[in-house]
Amino acid sequence: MEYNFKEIEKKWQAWWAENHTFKTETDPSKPKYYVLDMFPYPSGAGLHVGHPLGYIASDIYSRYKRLKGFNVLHPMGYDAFGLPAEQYAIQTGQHPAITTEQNIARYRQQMDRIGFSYDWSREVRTCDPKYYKWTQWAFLKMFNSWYNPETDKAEPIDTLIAKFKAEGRWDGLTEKEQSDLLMQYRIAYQGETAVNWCPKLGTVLANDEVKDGYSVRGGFPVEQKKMLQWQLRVSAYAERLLAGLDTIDWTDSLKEMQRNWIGKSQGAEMVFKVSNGSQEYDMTIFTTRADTIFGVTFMVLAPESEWVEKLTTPGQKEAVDAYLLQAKKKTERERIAETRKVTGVFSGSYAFNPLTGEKVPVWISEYVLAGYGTGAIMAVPAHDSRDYAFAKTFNLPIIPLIESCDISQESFDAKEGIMCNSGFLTGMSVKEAIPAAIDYIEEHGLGRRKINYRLRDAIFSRQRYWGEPFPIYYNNGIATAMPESALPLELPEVDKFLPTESGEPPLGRAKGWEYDGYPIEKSTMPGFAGSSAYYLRYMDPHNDEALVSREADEYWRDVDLYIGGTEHATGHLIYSRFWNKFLYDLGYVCEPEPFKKLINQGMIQGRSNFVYRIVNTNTFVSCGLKDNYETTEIHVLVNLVNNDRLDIEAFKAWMPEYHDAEFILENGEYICGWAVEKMSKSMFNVVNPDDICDRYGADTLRLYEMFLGPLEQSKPWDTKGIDGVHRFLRKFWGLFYDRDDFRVSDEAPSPAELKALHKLIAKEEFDIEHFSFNTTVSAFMIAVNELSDLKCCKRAILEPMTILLSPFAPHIAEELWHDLGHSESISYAKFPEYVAAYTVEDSFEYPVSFNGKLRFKITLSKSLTPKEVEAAVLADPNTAKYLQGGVARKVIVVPGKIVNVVC
RNA sequence: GCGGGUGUGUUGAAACUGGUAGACAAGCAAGACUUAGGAUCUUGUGCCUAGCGCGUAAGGGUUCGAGUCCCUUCACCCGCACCA
Repeated sequence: MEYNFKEIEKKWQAWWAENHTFKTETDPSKPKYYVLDMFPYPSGAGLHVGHPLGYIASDIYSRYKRLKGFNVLHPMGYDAFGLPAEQYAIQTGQHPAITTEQNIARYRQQMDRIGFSYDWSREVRTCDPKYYKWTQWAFLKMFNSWYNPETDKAEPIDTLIAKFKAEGRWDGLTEKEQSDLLMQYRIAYQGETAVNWCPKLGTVLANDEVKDGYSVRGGFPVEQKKMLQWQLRVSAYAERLLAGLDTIDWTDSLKEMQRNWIGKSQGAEMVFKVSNGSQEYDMTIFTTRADTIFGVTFMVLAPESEWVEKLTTPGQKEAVDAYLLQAKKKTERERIAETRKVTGVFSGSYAFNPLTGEKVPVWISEYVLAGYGTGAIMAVPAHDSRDYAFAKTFNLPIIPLIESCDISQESFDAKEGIMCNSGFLTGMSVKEAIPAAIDYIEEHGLGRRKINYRLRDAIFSRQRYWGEPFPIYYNNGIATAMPESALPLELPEVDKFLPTESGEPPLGRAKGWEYDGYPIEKSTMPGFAGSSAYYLRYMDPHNDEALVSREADEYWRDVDLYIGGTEHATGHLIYSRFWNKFLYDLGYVCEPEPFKKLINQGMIQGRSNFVYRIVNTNTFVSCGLKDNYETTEIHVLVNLVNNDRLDIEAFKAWMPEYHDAEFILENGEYICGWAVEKMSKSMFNVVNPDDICDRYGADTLRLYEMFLGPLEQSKPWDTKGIDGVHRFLRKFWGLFYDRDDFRVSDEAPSPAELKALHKLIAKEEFDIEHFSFNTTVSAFMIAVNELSDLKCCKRAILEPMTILLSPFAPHIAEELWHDLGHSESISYAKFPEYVAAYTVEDSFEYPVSFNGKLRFKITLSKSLTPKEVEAAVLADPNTAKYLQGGVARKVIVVPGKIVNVVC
């Protein structure tokens, strides 16, 4: 019987579905293991061969853990709200729900062909009202909570009201005043803020949805605009988000990215007296270099700072206004493009150094950001490169504060050296001077220690249709929460998916978009809303009473292994951690961190192929000869090429214009050129997993994607070598079948056969635990080659081999498993029970070297002490040969490793 | 600029806490069986002046012994970027 993968795969996929093989139940008698993939946004293009890489890895690990006796939760769902479906709806009028439904169906079909072991009964879709009820619920909880700095956690807003009452700050306020007051504390709050506004999309975007001044989705220009927006007080969690990183098993680079994003910096706030000639104020600035206070030669304000108005003198008003206007007109993009250009204007006012009393000018410049610190800085040009550039441009004085530093060409930014020109700090090292300066400032009431974070609150409103509606209505302009009983607040129908004529979001078109006669909020929630807590919903997906029941949460707790792309490092992975910590504070979940271990799978790039047409002809020249002609490089559909050799007939049939093409060959073949590029339709390099399944089968696809290289590395898709993997599966099949005869026998295995099996077991367990799936596949190939040479067809060997292979190639394993006489799925096999009692001999090969040169090996018991090993080596007849009559000066024994004899 | 990472044959890549570098594949070459083969099987395949020689981006160090540890330099990739 031949290995007929098509039939086998179809048969078992249907069987798994029918028997609900992968359905998971909460089962406290077994240890749990939760393996999660980042759920996909179902785009119209379908899956290409790169998407399943992480899914295959997580599936292998899930199946492996199941064989090891764990109760594995391995669910899948769809991040189904999003811009592309809405854009498509605007263009075609087709409701995004329909587009999304179709795309999901296609994704599902493609995933099913690969044979994943998802428990589809737990599927979630973020656009399903039964699901987004809980997104809205969490929002209500955030609206009705505040962050208590004393307990360092979120608490119900009632505790804050009680506090205000006790302090006498509540009674007597109007309803509006009370609302405004609470708004400053709520975790989900409404506030005026500068946002990334994308006019083309008609909506605001989060920072991670903008790249280089263009929207990530669509690539439209983005500008800064001040708007009233819903926001989440993520910044309140900055310290805990930072500290939590030390408790989780993520890669260093990813943790570092999050640390940078949170951007903790320790320094001091300092108060400077400022005067515009007629009035004096106290202005607070933030600095990390309090030690450089004696080198302050000017101050700088952000153009958006509220100080600008107060400190602009009548004489400078015209110049300042002109500068502000010009700064405002610039888009974010232009600001970035002009990063190196120094601009600014003098305000007319002066500040007074709190330590020296010296009078320094106050300037306004774009290089100071309104959103960080206090939006105002003290400038120390000698020791800050930005201040230095500014001082040089506007001819401001530069005072060096560190002995013998050279500041003629550039500033000296390093925090090292001995202070000079610095009053009481002179003579100290910089490291001593920083705390000393802050201590002095605190003692004299000039300022205080302060920690600043770069992390900003998350903007939570989007002016578009295809997202979760806010369960908020406006009672005389006061934002009011709906009761939980009103959830889910379902997305209403609209006639068009565009903003209204008056510039309102699309929900402004919905008829009767009211609650109790009051208008409902018209913006919707952003993409990350639905993806922030989906891992919790999988634990208990059909619960109408709670996001997740206490029982389910206490059993499944957190995600043990999370696999997904690195592109979510500062978006989803921060928001999700924040969301989880918030629910943790209120007691709805029992783990402070949602994702214990995280692996970023690499991207699979496309490998494009080219043909070379000689200009003005229809003749194509093979790659190796192309330099002899003037040619045009043309992308060719990769399916027409095998190992860079063009299938000429298929190429001619591909497009009418190539019908009569002629070819200049080398060695009788047409060799194509190639390049690694992003996988995309326009480059004809998209490889569809369905095609691979047709040609080689899902098991080969799975094995090959793993064999391609380390999981975390990006690599181009290249079908070179897929035959080798396919051959391996056929060889494995051949151990069971000789032509049509199933030849597996119950004969006792030989030591050589057992050794081959157990070598594989040892390697496999170690490698899978380290996610080194490429070497695991290699180990399999070695074992099968060895058993093939031994002509082994014994049950005691092949049965455990089949179980071991099942995570990687589940279809063929299932088929052979049933051929071996089992009626249950191989997924229910308990691997340890099938491992024969075979212990690797308790001996070890010690390599023996002389003066570091390896000479021979000696086999000794592992349990010997170093002294005994030494004696055995010296007594060995080989030793005499290398000592050449001399004496060993020293014998170094590294237990379990090597013996080195120094002569 | 700052932070993280990588550098090994013709190619994808192995090498667990330092211990015979290049496993396993791909490619290439030769051979076998074949009417034929992009099928199957066998063998060979780091480099050269062929020594028991040289080789893991380059140079230096620690060690009996370094792809692995330390320092310097170079190249590439990723992330952040006027964050005071």
